[in-house]
Amino acid sequence: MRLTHEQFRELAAEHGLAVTHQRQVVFEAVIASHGHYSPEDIYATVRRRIPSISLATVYNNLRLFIECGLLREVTPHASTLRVDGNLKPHHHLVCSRCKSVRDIEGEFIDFKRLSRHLPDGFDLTQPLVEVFGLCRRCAAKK
Amino acid sequence: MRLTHEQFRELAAEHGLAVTHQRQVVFEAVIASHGHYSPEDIYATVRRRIPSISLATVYNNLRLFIECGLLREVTPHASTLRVDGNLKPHHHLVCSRCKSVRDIEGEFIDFKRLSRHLPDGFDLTQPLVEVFGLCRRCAAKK
DNA sequence: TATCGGATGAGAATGATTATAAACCATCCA
DNA sequence: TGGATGGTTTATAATCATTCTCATCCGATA
Repeated sequence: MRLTHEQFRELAAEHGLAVTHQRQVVFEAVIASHGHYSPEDIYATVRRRIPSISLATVYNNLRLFIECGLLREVTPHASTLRVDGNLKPHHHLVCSRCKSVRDIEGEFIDFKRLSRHLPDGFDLTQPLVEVFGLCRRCAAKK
Repeated sequence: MRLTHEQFRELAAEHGLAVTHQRQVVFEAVIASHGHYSPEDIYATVRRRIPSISLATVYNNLRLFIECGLLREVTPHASTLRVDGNLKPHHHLVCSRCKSVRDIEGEFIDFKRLSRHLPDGFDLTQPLVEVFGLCRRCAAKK
């Protein structure tokens, strides 16, 4: 699906973003590509339409889009490795904004239902579930 | 809780790891610290007991422990930003080994139960759940 | 004791991302 | 028209986490 200029204009206006050519092309590239792509991937795609675009522009605009909620980040963790010595089965509650992680107990996953939606061969023998939201502090700020 | 040398020795033997002083101290530092710490954090802790230890050693051993299953990685995503243009509510299925991400549909979360375990003030208005396991290809390799 | 292989330490190299600063461009007002 | 303004883009430098390299070390074994 290709967004019309009008549609992007509206979205941008809603979120207080200026409409530039680069911005529009980056956004379209993400929407058009089903999947979960990296800034480099998107840079490569966008360059076919704007050969002079800078990688920094792609980064800038992706960040903006994520902050506005126009896009979702698929890697909503702290940018550095974190390690967990707790080997008992438990799940994580992650704040999408500040990236803090808390342990969470409880049986709230319906594995029977879940397994119906699993692709063939996916191994869930040691399931780890992470639930993302906003922690109290970040929710208050907003 | 502090592991005895004996306990670590056993664990290491089970996983075919040589027992070294550094290895033991790094492992103890992770186990003793409840929380989700970065290699730098652990380096700082371990240095109090082994001032000459190298950051690379901490990284090496954390990697080893994770590969053996002695520790769990709390950031099991690709190391670069990934972006998702699909704004419809959906969840993710992530392979802990190759880091691939697939969308998954279906209502398999019992939000009523989940909310009982949420800390006060945690905002779940746009819940995103990620379920980790091994994709078919990685499960086969193992 | 001599040898061997894996482990360690120091620092260089890499790769992703961010910061900086100059150039650019549309818009607003004189 | 024309100049000031403010946000955007570009190129590049800087930063940060992580990995690599390689010389050295250590411990087990012959």
